[in-house]
Amino acid sequence: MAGLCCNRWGEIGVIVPRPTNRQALYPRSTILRRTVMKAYDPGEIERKWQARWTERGAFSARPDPGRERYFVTVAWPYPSGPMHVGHARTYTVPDVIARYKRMKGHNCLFPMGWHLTGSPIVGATQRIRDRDERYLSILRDKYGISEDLYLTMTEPMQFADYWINRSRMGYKTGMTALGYSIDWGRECTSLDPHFSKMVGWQYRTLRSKGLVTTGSHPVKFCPRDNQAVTDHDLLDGEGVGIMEFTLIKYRLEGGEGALFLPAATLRPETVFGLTNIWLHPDAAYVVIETGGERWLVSREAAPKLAHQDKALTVVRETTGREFIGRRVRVPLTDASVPILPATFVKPDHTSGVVGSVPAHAPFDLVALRDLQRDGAAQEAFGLDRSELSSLSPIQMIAVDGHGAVAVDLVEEAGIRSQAETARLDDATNQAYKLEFSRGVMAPNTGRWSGLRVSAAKEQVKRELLASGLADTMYEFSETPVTCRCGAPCVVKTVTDQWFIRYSDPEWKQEVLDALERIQLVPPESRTYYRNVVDWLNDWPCTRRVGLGTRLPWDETGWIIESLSDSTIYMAYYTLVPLMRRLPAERLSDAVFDFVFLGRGDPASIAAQTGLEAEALRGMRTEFAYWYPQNHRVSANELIPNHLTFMIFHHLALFPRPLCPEGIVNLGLGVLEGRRMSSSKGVVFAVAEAVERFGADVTRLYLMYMCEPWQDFDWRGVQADAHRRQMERFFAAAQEMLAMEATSEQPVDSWLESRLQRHVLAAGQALEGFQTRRALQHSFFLLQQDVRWYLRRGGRNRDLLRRVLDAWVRLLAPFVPHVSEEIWEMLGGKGFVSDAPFPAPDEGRLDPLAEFREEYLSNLLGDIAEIIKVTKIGPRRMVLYCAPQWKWEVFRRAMAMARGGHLYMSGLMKSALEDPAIAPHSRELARFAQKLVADIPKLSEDQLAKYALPFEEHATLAGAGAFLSGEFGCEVEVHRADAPDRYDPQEKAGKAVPLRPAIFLE
RNA sequence: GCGAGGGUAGCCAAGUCUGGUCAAAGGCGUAGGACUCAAGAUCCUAUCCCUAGCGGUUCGGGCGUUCGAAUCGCCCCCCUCGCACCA
Repeated sequence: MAGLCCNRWGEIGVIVPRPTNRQALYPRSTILRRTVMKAYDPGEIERKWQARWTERGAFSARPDPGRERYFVTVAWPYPSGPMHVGHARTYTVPDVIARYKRMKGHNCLFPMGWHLTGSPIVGATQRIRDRDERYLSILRDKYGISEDLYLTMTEPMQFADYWINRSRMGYKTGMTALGYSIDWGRECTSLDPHFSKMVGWQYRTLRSKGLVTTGSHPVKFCPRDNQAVTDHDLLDGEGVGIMEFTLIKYRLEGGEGALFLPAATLRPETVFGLTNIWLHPDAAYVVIETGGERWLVSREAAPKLAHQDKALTVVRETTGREFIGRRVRVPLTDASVPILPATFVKPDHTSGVVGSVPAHAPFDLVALRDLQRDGAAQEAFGLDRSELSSLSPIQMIAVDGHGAVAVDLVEEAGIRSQAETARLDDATNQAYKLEFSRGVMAPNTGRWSGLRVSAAKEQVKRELLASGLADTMYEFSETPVTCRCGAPCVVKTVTDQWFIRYSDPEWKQEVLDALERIQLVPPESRTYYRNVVDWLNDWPCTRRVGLGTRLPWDETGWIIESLSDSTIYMAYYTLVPLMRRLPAERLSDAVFDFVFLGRGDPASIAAQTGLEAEALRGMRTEFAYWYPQNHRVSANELIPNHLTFMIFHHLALFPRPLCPEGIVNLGLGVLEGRRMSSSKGVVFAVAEAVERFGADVTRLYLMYMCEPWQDFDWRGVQADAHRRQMERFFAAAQEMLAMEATSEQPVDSWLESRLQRHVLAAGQALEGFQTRRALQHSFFLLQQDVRWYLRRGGRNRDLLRRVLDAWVRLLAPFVPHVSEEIWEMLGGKGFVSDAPFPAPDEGRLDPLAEFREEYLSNLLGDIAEIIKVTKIGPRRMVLYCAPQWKWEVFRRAMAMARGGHLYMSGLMKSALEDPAIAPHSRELARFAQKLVADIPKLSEDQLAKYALPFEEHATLAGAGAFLSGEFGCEVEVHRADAPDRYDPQEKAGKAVPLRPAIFLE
């Protein structure tokens, strides 16, 4: 249908104005009148409104049973550095939503608190005390803190307070500057004694439900400091993982009673393909006694095992050479295999004993071939040549399209010697991946035959461990791992570690069920959550270092780790105002049982604790009113821990309906293409952003650049551009207010209609947290429509005021300060922050008016195109609208299309029946052909539009003055079949319905 | 490897679920013009190729389904993030 009316606006509905303009948008002569315009001064406006909000307590929230509540919380910040624009994005999202909900009439609570527990703050103060120059230089040079000042911040609380309140780059400073509608009356921290009381209740309750247990756990550990270390404490080896190896115990045949060779492997399922054991002939080994057994391990392995909770004594020292040529028994298969020498064996890695599976491990294959070729070595170690040559790979895993995988890979890579370690490492990786993902256990693996390798691995391991044929050993995934003190770290097994039992199947199931009821933004995150719940294991929830709540029943100094103490703090916000007035030490578990669960009798609890029953009832009321949270706002990266933990804990501690109703998962932030990082100084502080752009522009830009869940990239040029956008808007608003003329125009109903569409779209978008889409309509598209309205000659002062009135209310959640300012100019009552969010009035939708403007816009486009191509500066423009008979054919074709039977023959027949059409039979065929080709391609919406009672000639005639003004030439409108038309180039014949012919001269 | 999310014109990004209104919104950048003594700002226009408004070639790559695909299916390539005791 492109030939009839090429539509340029999609659902969003945008008019793309094309022509060269001869008049300014807001012509000074008619609109501006030298009105005294206020320049946009964000600093002044923002201070003014922030002060007024504070003065009136605009955002403090009290329970009000008469109003529907809305409770939104956001991950509390960890104040150990400046608040940057990445944080600003995180906190602006809930603020926008809170402001929107408030305007929708909700009693809205948006609280804030500070996470002080954990190690970074202690770490930072420690570094200040240690005069760590690298860190001090960041404080001094990046964050502009004087030496005098930072040297006073050696206590965690001083340090935190600085980054919350005192620094101009601090969090509360920044949040205030950005105009967040936070109820500061509920400010709290994770170190408040009252908070600790709640956490104590939380952990005792979890424990009583059997969800907290003790067990052993591997951690990075510095033997010199005798302390567990975090990545923060490391000089080398940041991010290095701890891998769990299975030690398969091979029993030495003959002599020495029972001596086991524990070979470490990540692939216990390959035990069926074992052909021999490797020892390094020249490395030092020791015989140790542990758990009533004797083991042969490398000398380096003994202390490692000792750290991993193995009581052991060294019986004697030896070398690998001593055991070469002897034989061991293989568990599960009971085969007898020889011990052979190999130089690739690393004595400082795991146990220093290696099981050889040449069919599936490239190192083993190559080492075996090396040895088989090496007569001298055979001689030297006194190996039986014929037996050695009889050793060949035993394939016990089948992979489609492969033989023994290691054999294939070594062949492909052309590896010749075990000294080619880089290529062997690579081949090993490939073998592991290939077999793990696609391998199946071969028939020679007994009852594991046919199992996928990924499943068999776990099963074989479990079987070996259960029958005492194997043990476990941990090793770093990479070395070295070095403590700040310079000592090499080890893996230590902590044996009295406390865990939260996230592996509990029933608990998991409850979480999975709850997940289906939670509104997730974006919805795609649901599968991610499901997977996390699936593989989540028991979580070590206690630590020895850092700040935090003491594990309530423990005397040994465990504190609750910081991801585990912050799972239900949203409930704490509801209690703060009342609880803060009570002495913390009186907050017994009975208090929380009553407040959270409604258990017990307030009078008797009051009697036991010495608290007022009224205070207890008050807290219960607050909690019951606000909970559950409507939305939790946090970052994508917290899905694998914090957010999922939160669901687990809510389900375990509270009745099911108190689980969060929705979770919003934010994307991460990038600064000019680089990942933001406070420690590397890749940050743009909120303080600077507000200073340079103002709070509103910062918010506008943050909310417009992408939807909340997408990763965003802060770019200075873009922020600059948004500053100009704000200035333009502020000026435009004043111009709209200063408008003098008041007259009704045909375009009025168009602008009304467009406004309704934007109001509708913006509201829908905000319900789904689509801040970008909402702004697209509330700011940019509406602005475009107002421009078009003025360009079309619209001058209705009352209408423009009404539009502006709705406009600032649409924008108030995003740019609250400037919206208040304009609201005040409009004479609005109270704060715009409390004004109702615009509701769409569908009665004001006017599809015909919209279609008319769309038609004109397209016409403008066509004319502009012709001018561009021909470079004609037109003095005269003649438009010919399609003749009646074509319209009649068009209508018939449309009717047939709606009936689903538009065919050439039918259309021709029908058309020729009409005596008004019949005379044009020659042109008819070609026109009908085009209709038959184009109309079926139209969508429902498009068909509906074309069916509107549109008067083409009247529209064109009415737009004559407009077109004349646009192109600075005289404009004539004719019907294409008017006998007296001016048509020197015979253009009129080209006119078709909705697409007039054009002649320029 | 496992898991999740992506690849759209110079950049950001909408559109993909619900195939046709998509040469593909909007913003930015760039260019031209209007306004101005001038600069900035503002406003208008242009920004894949071609062209009296026609048409042509596009939406990571390939194949396919369909009258019709940025949108559906299959295969492949590439990017980002998470994988645990760390906030």
